[in-house]
Amino acid sequence: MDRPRKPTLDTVASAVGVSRATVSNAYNRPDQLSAALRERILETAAAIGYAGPDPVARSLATRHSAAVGFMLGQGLSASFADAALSIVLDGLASTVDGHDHCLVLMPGRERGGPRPETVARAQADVVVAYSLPDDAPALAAVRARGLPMVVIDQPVLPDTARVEVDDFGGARLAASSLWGLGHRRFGVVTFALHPDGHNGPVTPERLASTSFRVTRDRLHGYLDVTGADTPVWECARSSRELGRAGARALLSETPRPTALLCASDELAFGALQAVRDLGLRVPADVSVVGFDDVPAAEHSDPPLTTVRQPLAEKGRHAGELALRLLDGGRPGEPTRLPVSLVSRDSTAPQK
Amino acid sequence: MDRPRKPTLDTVASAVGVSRATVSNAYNRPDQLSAALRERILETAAAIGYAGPDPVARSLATRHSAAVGFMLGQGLSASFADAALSIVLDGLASTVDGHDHCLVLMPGRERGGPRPETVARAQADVVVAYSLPDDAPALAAVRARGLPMVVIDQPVLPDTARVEVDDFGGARLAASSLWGLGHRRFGVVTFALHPDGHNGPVTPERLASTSFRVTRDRLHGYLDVTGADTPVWECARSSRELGRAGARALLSETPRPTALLCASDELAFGALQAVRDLGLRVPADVSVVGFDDVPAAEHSDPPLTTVRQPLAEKGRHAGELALRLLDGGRPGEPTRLPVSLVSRDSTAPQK
DNA sequence: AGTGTGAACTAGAGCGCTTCAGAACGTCCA
DNA sequence: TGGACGTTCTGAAGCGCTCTAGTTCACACT
Repeated sequence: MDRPRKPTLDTVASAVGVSRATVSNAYNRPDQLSAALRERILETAAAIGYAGPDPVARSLATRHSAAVGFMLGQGLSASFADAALSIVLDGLASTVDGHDHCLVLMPGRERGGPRPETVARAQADVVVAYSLPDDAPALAAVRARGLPMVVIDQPVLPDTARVEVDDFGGARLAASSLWGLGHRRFGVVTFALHPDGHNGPVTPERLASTSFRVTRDRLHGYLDVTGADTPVWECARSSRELGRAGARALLSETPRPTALLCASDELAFGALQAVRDLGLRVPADVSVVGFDDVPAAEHSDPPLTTVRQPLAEKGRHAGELALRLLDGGRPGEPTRLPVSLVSRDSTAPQK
Repeated sequence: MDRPRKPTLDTVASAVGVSRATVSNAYNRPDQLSAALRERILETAAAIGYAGPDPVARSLATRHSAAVGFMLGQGLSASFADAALSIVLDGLASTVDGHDHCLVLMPGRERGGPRPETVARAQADVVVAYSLPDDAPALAAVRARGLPMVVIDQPVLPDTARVEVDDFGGARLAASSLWGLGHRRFGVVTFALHPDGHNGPVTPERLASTSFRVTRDRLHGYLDVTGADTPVWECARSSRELGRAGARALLSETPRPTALLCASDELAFGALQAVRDLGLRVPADVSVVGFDDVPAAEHSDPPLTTVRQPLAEKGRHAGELALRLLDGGRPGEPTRLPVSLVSRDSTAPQK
């Protein structure tokens, strides 16, 4: 039951016969004491089972917690299913982890982002937000706490670092290429415009009030080329299954689109499947383009034409920004990473 | 530059003209003060920009941090690429988050688990370990800190809660079924036996010293039925690509195996591809079985026969265990979740 | 002998919060 | 009228650590 209380710095200090400060130095500033004493302290600590300074107490004293928070738009499994997110997160983790920082994940609630309470309790001294709705309460919660923040794919907030990608331009690029190939009848498969789980055709009103910046930009990029009356199908999540269903719906319209523009590769993979489902062929009968260029895009059947954005780079950069903010750096200008069109075999001229 | 210091409990207390304790109560024990006063406190707090008690200070005072740590065997992107892990993690997150706890991720270093320093600094009051090498230093680091721990798919450690699955039995189940279908020539594709990045055939010595419990059990389950001389190919990670390469290698041997036993679905998907690569058909020429039953198994081509383990359940249960340990509960007996064979179309009788 | 110097170590004041044992003040009932 | 009780609020002792501004001391230099 009442086993011996956990040892603290004091325990060690008095065991060795030195002051608490010295023990602290043994861990944090080896140059402040003689090597011999340090050795003795560490040994004694090990002997009495002291595992080093308590991280919480240390954080309180130093006023930072060596952790960066990451706010997700959706729940964890949904997030992990998203290859693009995983790559971004990994890029972020690699920079952050190299600096001995932990990653505190704040999973979102049905696409709306984390609950404000979650944010309020999270121990992190900088947080990065990824593709939340523009009006997510979590965003306000972070600001209320006065934590520095870096947003990825999000509208600018005052005093916030930001990394972004030219989603609009990328989408235009893809659509223009198709247009150049002679396509005139398009269909667009997009992921969520609102965090309400809607699946189905998109009305103009819904389009006008889109709460995800990324969705909005990609969509507008496509429609800018194809025309505002292009049919758009919304999927609640960026999943292959939903993309398949959406594409199937679009392809059943008359006249049938000759090209499908998808807001993500994942949706595009579903579209590929849908085309096959209907006994048609890609790209002979229908061209399909994706967005992101996840690794699988290269290996799909057929390999996917898609808009490449530097995902890992995005994460890494966000990590660096976060680290810089931690050092008291200023947010600075938003970084805009380049996009490019990767032409593979899922697109062909429309005869 | 020197903007006003961040407000604290005291700031609010003196602004309202009450004691600090009362303000604290306003946040943590509404029943301890009159509704009117509480209202006034909260209003004032909002007015001066106080976002609620500092989580770190609160943690120090209460001696718990409302976070559960999660130790990964590998880096984040590798982890996220693993569908099974994602599901487990999501199950865990859902129970944990429901109780207002955060998830602190500790990414591993090349399959060996997180660095001990990472563990030492992580602010969590219980940690769950997932499929680390049996001798991971991170495990020792957790014990050194005296943190309660729940391990998933890991050998028992004293004083540790545990959830596991009958990997050996499950593997036997799959192998026996194939045996029953008349197969006599097998090949096994497995993921890492050691955290050293090895890809290639497995020697008996290597097999004998396997440092991942899961790998060991599944392998032994297969070999128990097929015989110890069955060729085994090891992949450094559980990826489709590596599985494909491994399967291709096994299928090039003479006599060619008629059935491929894979340690994971991901590897099995690669094997499916490999069979096609060689111009053979599944299951007519070669039967393939996986392990895990991730959602994609149902939709592969052909749908995969695999050993089903309740992944989400595993995560949820681990979360509950973690929460219970937090409440001072005892670890209790390891929970063993059931496995079953899901027969789909990737297996057929050997004529 | 006197002084300057640097290395080695320490005292003590926080960091921002929780919590427990009261104090103060009604209220209610016998 | 008085005491028993409840409610509402306060004082102060921590939680375990870091860090600044020292103090001590040995040694070298003049």
